[in-house]
Amino acid sequence: MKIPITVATDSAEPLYYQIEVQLRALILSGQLPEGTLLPSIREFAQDVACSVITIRRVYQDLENEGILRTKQGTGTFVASVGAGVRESYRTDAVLAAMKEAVATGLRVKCTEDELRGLFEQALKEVSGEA
Amino acid sequence: MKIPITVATDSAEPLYYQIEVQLRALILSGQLPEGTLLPSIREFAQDVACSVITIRRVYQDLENEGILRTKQGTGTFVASVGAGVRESYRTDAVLAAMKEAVATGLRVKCTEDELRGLFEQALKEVSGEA
DNA sequence: CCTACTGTGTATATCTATATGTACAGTATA
DNA sequence: TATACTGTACATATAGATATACACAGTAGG
Repeated sequence: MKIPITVATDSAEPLYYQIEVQLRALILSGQLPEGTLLPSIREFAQDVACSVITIRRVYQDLENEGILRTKQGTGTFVASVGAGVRESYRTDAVLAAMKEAVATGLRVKCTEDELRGLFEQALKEVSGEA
Repeated sequence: MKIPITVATDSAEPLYYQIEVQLRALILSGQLPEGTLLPSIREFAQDVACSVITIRRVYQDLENEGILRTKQGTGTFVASVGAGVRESYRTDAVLAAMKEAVATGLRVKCTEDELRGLFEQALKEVSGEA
């Protein structure tokens, strides 16, 4: 099982964090179905060209979040979470980021309509990149 | 000149960062007009109960951003920037945060309408807090 | 039951961010 | 020009984040 992850070694973002963000997204978007056996930490570490311990940290963090399940000697799997729970996991991060953006706007006295305009602009520009 | 800043010493946010965010917002929203003389670093440090050097860092960071102007022996002032430049300063941070939120959403395969819904929810919840 | 694979725990190196004290230098004005 | 205020430079302490090696422990299958 090869996981499509891309890391930028020159990025300011820490390695473990880049991996977490991408792996989390793969799981929450359903691209890695529940029960999927992930690569062993050693195999994954080979792929990313990093230490085993960095991968271990990723797996452990995501397990603490409840989206992975790990068993010593056997491997690490995508956890089974109810559809409702998964859906809220999926949107929680997005909603939090939205709130942050809105709060930033309110601090500099943006009106609601102004915020809507900025949101639409962001939507257009980010979609365009893809 | 007393600056209305509130810091949470127990917050995970670094002290200098809390001060920067609030001071920047006060300037960009026009609550501190161009030319305003800010408190001396020692006076301000007294207020916040922190080191002079922490305030110095804040002033220096905001000077590098171009919204403060500082002169040794005299003091630190709100810089004069053109209205257009100020307006973009004002919305740049908000737009960047919006893009971040949208990108987070796209990673977990949110549709555009779903993102709009989350934005409106964020707007409602954050406005409600105030 | 042994071998070859899983994950785990401990100890540690390294670097960066945060925050500070103190002595120095420029400026204004009484 | 002396004094009392501005900001500045330098050296440094501390804590936390990031990443690592290596020896240990559980599991499954030939």
